[in-house]
Amino acid sequence: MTTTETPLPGKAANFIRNIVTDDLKSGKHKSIVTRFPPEPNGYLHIGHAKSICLNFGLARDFGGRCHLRFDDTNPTKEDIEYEDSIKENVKWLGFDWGEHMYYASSYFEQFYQHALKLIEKGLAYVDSLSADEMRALRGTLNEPGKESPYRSRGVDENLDLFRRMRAGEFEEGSQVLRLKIDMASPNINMRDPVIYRIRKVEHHRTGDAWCIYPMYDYAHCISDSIEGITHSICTLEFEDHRPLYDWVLDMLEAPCHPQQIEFARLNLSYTVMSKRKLLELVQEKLVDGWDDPRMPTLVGIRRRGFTPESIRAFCETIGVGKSDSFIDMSILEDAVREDLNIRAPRAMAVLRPLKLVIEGYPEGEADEFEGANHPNDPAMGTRTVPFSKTVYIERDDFQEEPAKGFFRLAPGREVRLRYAYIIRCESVLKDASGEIVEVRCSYDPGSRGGSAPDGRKIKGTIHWVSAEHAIDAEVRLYDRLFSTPNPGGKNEPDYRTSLNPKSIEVLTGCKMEPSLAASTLDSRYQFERLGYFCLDSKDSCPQAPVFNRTATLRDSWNEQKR
RNA sequence: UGGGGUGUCGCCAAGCGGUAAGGCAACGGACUCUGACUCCGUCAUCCGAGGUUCGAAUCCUCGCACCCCAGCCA
Repeated sequence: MTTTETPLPGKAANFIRNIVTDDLKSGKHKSIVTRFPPEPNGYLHIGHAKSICLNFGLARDFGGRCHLRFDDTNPTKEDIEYEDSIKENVKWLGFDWGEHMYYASSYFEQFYQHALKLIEKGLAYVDSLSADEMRALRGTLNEPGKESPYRSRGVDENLDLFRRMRAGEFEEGSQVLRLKIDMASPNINMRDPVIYRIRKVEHHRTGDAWCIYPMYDYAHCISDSIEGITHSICTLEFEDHRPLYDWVLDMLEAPCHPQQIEFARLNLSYTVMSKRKLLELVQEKLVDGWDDPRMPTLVGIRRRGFTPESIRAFCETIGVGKSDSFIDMSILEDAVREDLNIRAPRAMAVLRPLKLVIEGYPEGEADEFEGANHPNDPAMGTRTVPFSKTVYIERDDFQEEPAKGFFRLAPGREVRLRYAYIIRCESVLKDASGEIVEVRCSYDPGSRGGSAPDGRKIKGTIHWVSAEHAIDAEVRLYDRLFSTPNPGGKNEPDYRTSLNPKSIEVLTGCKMEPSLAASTLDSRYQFERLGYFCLDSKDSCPQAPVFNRTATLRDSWNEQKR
């Protein structure tokens, strides 16, 4: 058929891909260069993953390259601790910046020289107004600003002042370098923006070499230009900054003038994404740290058991656009399920054990069954599952008075123990309080392995674990961190009040089939009929395994009940 | 009331004047030793009102709604 219209079959089209495709086709660029420019002042979250996948994905798909650049222009907020985590996260997601690791702070001298040039051209001046005074003159959204009395300083005076700023002769806040653009501009970013401020603090990379630091608007475009970035992709709130981005590069007559393109940041329901709120959750101990499995941080999601593949798939399916969007958490959850369904071996684990004794089954005798590691993928092999007279089943799989539509175990009813036998409930034992503590069943010896000798249909199949062979484990069930779709949104004065009290449930004394003893930190399992689980990377140890539930299985029975 | 954006199915999202892709969800059905998976099938006339055109989600006009901007943060 045709042709070059869709250069990347299988990849969803989006407006940025279209721009890149056009630029390549028209010859504007012969290859592309993008960049992911985090500020090292916090941990990466799923929203950053969208940007990482976009930038690195573009480079990968179009045969270009993507730089990792730390936007470290504000030493008062940044820390090396974050850099390590960010690098680690990008790698974990499956991307590689190769040799292209950069720091805005490496360009400090160039920024400075460029500033000197702007001053010489009469395009920048040192302002001695205080922050408050400057704000007062900035005007409002509706009224133009007024020019600073220092705006007309001569070039030589500005040069001198700026050099002395660098030399540390002034106090923090006393002087600032501003661009001379237009105090009456309807775009507030163009009302003589500040491009340098004095900060007498150590920078984690440049130490005390500088006491003046460039602002984002000034540093970012020049950094992009220095690195030969072709497409500088950022989020919507920088749209208003684009005229400034272009202004600086135009005035500097930069040989390379990247195109800034803005896209809508990711919003995910039932969680929060702002660095401030995430930080508060950690500091106020509302969660267990940045890597709490309920957090939308990459370290949290990873500990929860999400795979990089699933995150990439998620980012691919949500698409890229310019309209403010709100992605439902279920889309993310669905992405892991889709991935783990294919690769996670199956196993049986009983979370809320109910003792089941098989009457007539020889005491002290053990048997073994073959269980498929994956029902649809024979290549994943089998494992042996030990069986004995007493097993544990899920409490949920037994109802003394079965609800309508319930087709698991109940008095007088037959059910299949997966891979083992068809059993029938004969009686139940209760404790003094009336709680069922044991179920007694008969079994059909002819159904060994699980299939009915007479071909009768057994509607229910339940999972189980042999009591004498079981290993004990702790299991942590996670649910959404917040109970409302948009925590802190309308009618919610504080997002904290929307925290979901049931976002974590810790179960101890869970019973696992013995093969699970071989789990390693990178193992993923589907506990049949329950969901996907993995060992907790922080708290699990061989003597006392701890499993995290990554996601539940879809459960139409549960939905039916609602 | 200034400026910059956005508005296509419940949630995302293609579409770029030629007669509304896809994903998720939902619903119906098949299959099933996981009420899972898989598989079939159903599911929009494009914020509103005018206009241009043989023909408009796509062009024009006028509205409406929502988001962002007044850090010496990014």
